Amino acid sequence: MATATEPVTTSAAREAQKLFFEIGMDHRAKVGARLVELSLTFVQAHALRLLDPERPLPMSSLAELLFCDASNVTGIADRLESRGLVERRSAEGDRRVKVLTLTPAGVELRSRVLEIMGEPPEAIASLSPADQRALRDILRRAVAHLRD
Amino acid sequence: MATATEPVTTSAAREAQKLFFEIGMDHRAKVGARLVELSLTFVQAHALRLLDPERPLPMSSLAELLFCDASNVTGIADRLESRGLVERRSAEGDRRVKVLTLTPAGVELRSRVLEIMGEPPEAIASLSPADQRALRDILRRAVAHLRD
DNA sequence: GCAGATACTTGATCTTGTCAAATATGTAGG
DNA sequence: CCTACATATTTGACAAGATCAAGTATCTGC
Repeated sequence: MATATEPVTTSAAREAQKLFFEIGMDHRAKVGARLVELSLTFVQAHALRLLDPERPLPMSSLAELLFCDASNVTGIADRLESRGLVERRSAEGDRRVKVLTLTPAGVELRSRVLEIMGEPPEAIASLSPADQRALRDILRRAVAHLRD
Repeated sequence: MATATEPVTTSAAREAQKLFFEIGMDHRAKVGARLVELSLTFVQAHALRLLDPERPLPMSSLAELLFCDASNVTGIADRLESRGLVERRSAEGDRRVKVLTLTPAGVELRSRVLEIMGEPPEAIASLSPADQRALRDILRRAVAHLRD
């Protein structure tokens, strides 16, 4: 890690983390409730979100993005495929690799998922516009550190 | 909801949400990995966290805090109880109610869970102290709105 | 062409989650 | 007191998500 400043766990960071977690859990529950209407689980919705129609993903890449075992992705893909949302296509050049591609129905449903999951949690939505921008800027910096 | 300003979903809020989600997912995976060392699942750890040794909770209250069905809590409590981390005690005054109480082993393990889950995600930890404080302050306001 | 690596699938097993039905207990009215 | 209804938890059935170990297909390098 080539961070110029050594990360220090301040009490502000710990409190921020606690609040962060609380907002996240609350939001996850609310998102889950709306996803039920699409007959999607949270994981399925997250997978759809990751499957950009422009850039289909090998199953192994999806496993990495989901932080889970490849064998788990088999089941998730099975269920999405059985609903006609994705297709498995053998990658050209390497027939071991199965590339997951959204079907038209998948693209359509994904856009609704993006709508639901992109909606900010109530806690964030109710901040003043200035706070929202400040929050965005801080989080941009936070994520930038992640990708160093 | 007695908010003076009507919540508006600005593009800043949506981008903040996206970053927020990304940090949260990353953190959850990392926390999960550390919890494996304690032989705890994320849900079990979260439940332990909610069980303040000072204020034992009826199972129904825990179900609410976990945003899940009461019957689910039965299983979670079973597994924690079988490891000697919690006890079910009938509430005085209403024998239908079972109050979950941490055992000494539960108290001990809970403190390690608090340590692990209270640790801020790398993304937050690597922010400057000023950003950490600013983030904490904004999130405080966000959560305050939630509880109006 | 063979040995070993890689991508995915399969089968076993566990935890989480939901629902409907059962049990036990509490409360209100008659 | 007894009945009817409400509430807290449990049980059983079942599906999804997760991990692990073993199997199959395909690739790559010697």
